[in-house]
Amino acid sequence: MITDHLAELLASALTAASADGIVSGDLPEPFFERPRNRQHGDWATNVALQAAKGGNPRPIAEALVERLPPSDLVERVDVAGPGFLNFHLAPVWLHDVVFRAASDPDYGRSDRGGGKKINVEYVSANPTGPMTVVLGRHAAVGDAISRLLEAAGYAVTREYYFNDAGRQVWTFARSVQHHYLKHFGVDIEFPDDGYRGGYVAEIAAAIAEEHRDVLVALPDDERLDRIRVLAANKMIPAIRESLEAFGTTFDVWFSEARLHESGELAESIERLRREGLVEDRDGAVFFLSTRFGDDKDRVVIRSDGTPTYFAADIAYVVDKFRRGFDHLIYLWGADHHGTIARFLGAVEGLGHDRDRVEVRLVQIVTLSSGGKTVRASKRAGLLVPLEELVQEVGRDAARYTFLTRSIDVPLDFDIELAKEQAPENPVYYVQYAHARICSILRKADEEGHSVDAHAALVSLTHESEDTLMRKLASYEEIVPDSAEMRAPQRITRFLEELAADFSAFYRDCRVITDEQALTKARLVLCVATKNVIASGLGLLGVTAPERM
RNA sequence: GCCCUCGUAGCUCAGGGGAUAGAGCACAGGUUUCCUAAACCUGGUGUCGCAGGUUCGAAUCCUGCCGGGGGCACCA
Repeated sequence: MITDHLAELLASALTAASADGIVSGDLPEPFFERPRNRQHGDWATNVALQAAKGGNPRPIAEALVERLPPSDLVERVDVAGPGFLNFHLAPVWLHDVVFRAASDPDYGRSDRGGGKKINVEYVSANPTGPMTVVLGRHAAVGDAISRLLEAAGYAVTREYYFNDAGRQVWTFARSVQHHYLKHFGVDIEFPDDGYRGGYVAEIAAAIAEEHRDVLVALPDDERLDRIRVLAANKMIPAIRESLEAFGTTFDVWFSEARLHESGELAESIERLRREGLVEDRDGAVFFLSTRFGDDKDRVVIRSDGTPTYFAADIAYVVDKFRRGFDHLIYLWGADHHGTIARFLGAVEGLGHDRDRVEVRLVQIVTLSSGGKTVRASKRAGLLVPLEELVQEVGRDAARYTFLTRSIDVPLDFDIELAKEQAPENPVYYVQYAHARICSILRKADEEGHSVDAHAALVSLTHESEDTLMRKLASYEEIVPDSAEMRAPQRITRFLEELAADFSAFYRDCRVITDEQALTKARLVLCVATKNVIASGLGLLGVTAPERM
């Protein structure tokens, strides 16, 4: 990558300047950034400012320029402002980027991650209800982050953890049981904290149809357990199908019940006990999370002998580490933030490096309809199924919208507005640019112009062409940066800028003309832009249509 | 009360130490014998919540305060 080359040149100049006594002490890390202002060159560095340490940075900057080794790629280097070094690169550099973007399907991908194994766990909703719009954000974000990490050279495992053993599932089972028994004229009270959505009765009806009344006569415990399993076995495939329809697939579906049945849960608690990190109190077992900065110690085994969700979390992280991951990413709902301290405490207590466990909170999606805010609650039955949203606004628009904002900020999804604004949505703007390029390429093909990726690009001198080429060049930095920051919204931003730059080019520069060399060069630029748009949209899980 | 998070244009937001802080929407007007008008052009607004601090330099990092949201269970 170009910055590596520039960093080498700069490091050489720094060493020489140090030998000449112009800079002293530790040499600053060579670092480049893209200046906002074009007059400030293609790449700029502030090392002179850093090296000055309170002194005057400009003489240092000038000394560094004098000591820079020559390079074919660097046209000139200016000292500007307080002491920036502004690198103006030779056109060859830009032409090489465009050539690669046009011909290399892996343009933008890198090996920054060095093949490190990362586990990304997201959505992980209880199998107690269908996929909702709220979970759609998790799905879109987790999927995009996974794709970004892959593009940045990590080996990613996407994982879905479903709680088929916890208290919520039993509550769900009791809710289903109510409807099931009612079906056969047995009236029992609906649980206070039960699930009220219409799908609960539907599942009960399906069970009633498949199993008739054979469950009615069973002892209460056995019947409820059977219903729990049957209901979960209906919900999980439904969730999986919704996610697949949304374009999200997982490598691993991990059952919480497995952690109980395999003995891993008991084993993990035992491990903490050997370390002296759990204590029996009032008949319950507490993990001493206060030793790791938590507010209070937390129960892992209740006084009735049942393990908490937290206990399963502990066993689960042990299992993940056992599977050899270098790094674990958890995408949790913001409402789980109170559990992070105890969780990371347990990670540390188990002897793992807590820096290898990264919990990211995804802020809530507030739903509104016609300007009126609706709080979605699974148990209250106020659900907006993801499938409904996809039907209304389209999969691409839904995914894209989820990825326009940082995960740290609540997302207000107005369903009415999303429907109305569908044609105005920026996703269409980006897709349209892609479709338009395809149209140009079709036309060029009809008129007998072949695309030659090796075409000389020296004739691309218009300002709009220059701007577009530079935008394409920045993609190589944007992708790994977005991956490191877990920030897919950087990609959506980039795509909108790229589409805008292409539109300006389209306005100013006619592609298909009588001038052979110019036409050939512009066709290469078109192909490069098309590829990068398709690649960027691909990172978001959004399609790049050839016609619109 | 304690913890986390957010506060940037009328609205929704981007901006992870740099030079003159940006986009979309909304609003007003204009552009089509021309490779897709789902497009383009023109018009303009910011005490970057407030106050300190660190730094050559702060919307960005630190501290405090104010305001919105979330969390503080033997729920998840």
